[in-house]
Amino acid sequence: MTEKFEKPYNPQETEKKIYSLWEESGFFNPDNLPERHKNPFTIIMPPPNANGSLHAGHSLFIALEDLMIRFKRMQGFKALWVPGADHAGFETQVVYEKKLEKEGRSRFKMDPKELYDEIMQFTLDNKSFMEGQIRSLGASCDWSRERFTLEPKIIKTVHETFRQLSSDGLLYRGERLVNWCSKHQTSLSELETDSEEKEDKFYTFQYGPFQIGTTRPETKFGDKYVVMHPNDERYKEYKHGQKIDLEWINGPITAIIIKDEAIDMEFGTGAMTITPWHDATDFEIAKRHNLDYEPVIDFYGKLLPIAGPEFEGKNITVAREEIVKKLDEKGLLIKVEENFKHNVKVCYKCNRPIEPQVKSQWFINMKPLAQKALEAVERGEVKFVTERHERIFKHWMENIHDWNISRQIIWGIPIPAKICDECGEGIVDLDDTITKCSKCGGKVKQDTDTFDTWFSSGQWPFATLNFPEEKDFQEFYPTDVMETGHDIIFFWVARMIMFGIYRTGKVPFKTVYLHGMVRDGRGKKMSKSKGNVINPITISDQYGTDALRMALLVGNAPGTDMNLSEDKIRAYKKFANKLWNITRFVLDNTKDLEEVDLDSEKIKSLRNSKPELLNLEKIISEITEDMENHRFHLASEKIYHYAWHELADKIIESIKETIESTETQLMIFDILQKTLKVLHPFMPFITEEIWSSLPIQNKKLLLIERWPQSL
RNA sequence: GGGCGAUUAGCUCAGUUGGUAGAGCAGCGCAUUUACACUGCGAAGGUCGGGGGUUCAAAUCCCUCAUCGCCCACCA
Repeated sequence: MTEKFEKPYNPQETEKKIYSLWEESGFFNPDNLPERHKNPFTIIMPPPNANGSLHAGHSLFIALEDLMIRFKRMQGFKALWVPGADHAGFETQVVYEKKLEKEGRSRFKMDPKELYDEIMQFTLDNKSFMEGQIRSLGASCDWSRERFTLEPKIIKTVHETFRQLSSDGLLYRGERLVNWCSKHQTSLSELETDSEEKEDKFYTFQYGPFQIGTTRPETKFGDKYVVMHPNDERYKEYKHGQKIDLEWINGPITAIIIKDEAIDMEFGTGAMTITPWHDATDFEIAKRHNLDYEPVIDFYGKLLPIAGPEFEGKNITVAREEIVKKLDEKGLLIKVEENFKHNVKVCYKCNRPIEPQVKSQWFINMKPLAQKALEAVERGEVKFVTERHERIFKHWMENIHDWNISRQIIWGIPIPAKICDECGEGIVDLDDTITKCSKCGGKVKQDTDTFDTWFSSGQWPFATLNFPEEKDFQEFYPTDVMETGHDIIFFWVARMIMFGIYRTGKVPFKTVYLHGMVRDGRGKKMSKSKGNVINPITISDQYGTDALRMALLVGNAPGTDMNLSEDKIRAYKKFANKLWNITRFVLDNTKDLEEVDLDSEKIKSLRNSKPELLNLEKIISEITEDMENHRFHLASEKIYHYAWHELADKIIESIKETIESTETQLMIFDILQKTLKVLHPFMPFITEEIWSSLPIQNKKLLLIERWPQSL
């Protein structure tokens, strides 16, 4: 027995060495693979946000994608796994702002360029740190093709898509109601807001002859339209457009009656006043009837001059009670209903209420894009694992809204457009040559906004493969599998399908495999404050990467959240050790064999006669089928069960008597080498390490050995 | 208000096309210095949330109820 087969197995010493061995071999790059690897198999890695270190969710996607890539590589595919890093616009800016806050600084007091450069440095530092972590988890991705979302070539692709959307009439700049976060000082897409059930007071005020209900008295200053349903009998004496003089917060005003079917007659009194600038429903009503609208609250959540000298400049949360008090004193407060439950939109990052604001932004008309994507899915060009997610995807796509892609943050890809000072027109300008407004001839200035980061991520598959000009695109697009978390099915997957088809005419990937969230051993969300975070790097140092990967794979059904406990990881560390000891036994007892020729007639005839080998063949073909059908949670369990409870517990025990015979030795050796091959995509380090010690003729790296598929 | 998922051993979860249930951990008895104590052997433990239906046969398909969870939605 060689010296290195001391017990027990020590992953720390092995893993770094093995990874270098792989990297130096060049086989992560499909162009360097041997002749037999002809047909491409491609996965584009979901680029991790370069704003922190890897968490348990990252280790899951690495385990899954590396599993698929290694399996396909062994099967003889020209396997390409493209790594990358995401600048992660808003996400990273939020992380960096927290850092600034801790240091007593603020982004609003910084020169934009200085801020940008600082975040860039922060991102690049995190990026290289993360690359090391991805390596330590054993990812067999092609580092020579690594991409970053802010590199010039990617930006060029993204800009070109923007231009094309514009010339195809799918892009428009419009004054729309946007989701404004007063803390982060940017607009957000629908997906970037959460809905929270809140209990508030519901006020009823006397508004001329009407009683109107509201939860937001602080928005009522500018309200001069009172709306009711056209069929409401209670108000039939009032005509649409009729003017009424009445007493309001700051004195007498003239209100106008509007009849609109959006009003629910059952709710409250069936009459309400509208604040189009700060409410989506109201905005729709105002647009339908061509009504005036003006802002009441500024971008910082403070009341504007329209509120009158008494209230101007006051924070809305403070002003609310004061306004109610004033209305009460004027005898206009009818009643206050406590504990009124309603849903409030909040910023998904800071949970502060979203203040809708009317703002000029770039919007994409999504319906035509969604239509084509739906058709492609309908035709089966993209398949979802699981089917349930396909339904979820379709439902969202069928009800898609226009997408605001403008963000008022510095950290992102600049929007290549000019905005007219005079008329507000937006003009797409990739080459920075436009100086006059094409509509009114007025002066223009550069749009200072950046793209929603998902606008660029949505183009990732074809952008990373250098669409349209280079050979990678020709060879590897459409890619085979997109593996990512089910939580970003709308944010990312849906947009990739739409943009992929839009730009290239082809779907970006054939299969979408969605994994669930990784929770702690008790099913709780991991969070620093709960102290239940499993750091993959610490874990892999402690138990070995192979153990961590197995713990993430076994029994983890696609699309379902999984619980990861240290106990489970520990169990697979034991398994690694078991495998180690199986090898010790086999090598110790097969010294007669010298260099084994795995293609010899002797072995072939054993494979046709020994029940143990026939049985193994059957199990391998089951596992292969599971692998082909994305049932990794079953495949991993089967090979685990085989190695421990069949090979170790039964076969080895039963041959101890006959181990002197060459035939038995050959058989057990063959079982071991096949088991290692099947285990390799799951537990790459230990299997490669053991493989390096096996006496086999014309041995290659296990990384590129043939998958022992029967048939 | 719509849609979806879950409910299986003490705990956390698997169970591919229906053929009378599995893993990890915990726990019980025994064994053993063994390739492996990061061990082996054995036993125990579940009327697969309740009820109804289809079937020769249901954890698996259908209906219904209950509890929990998630997503989507402009009701002031």
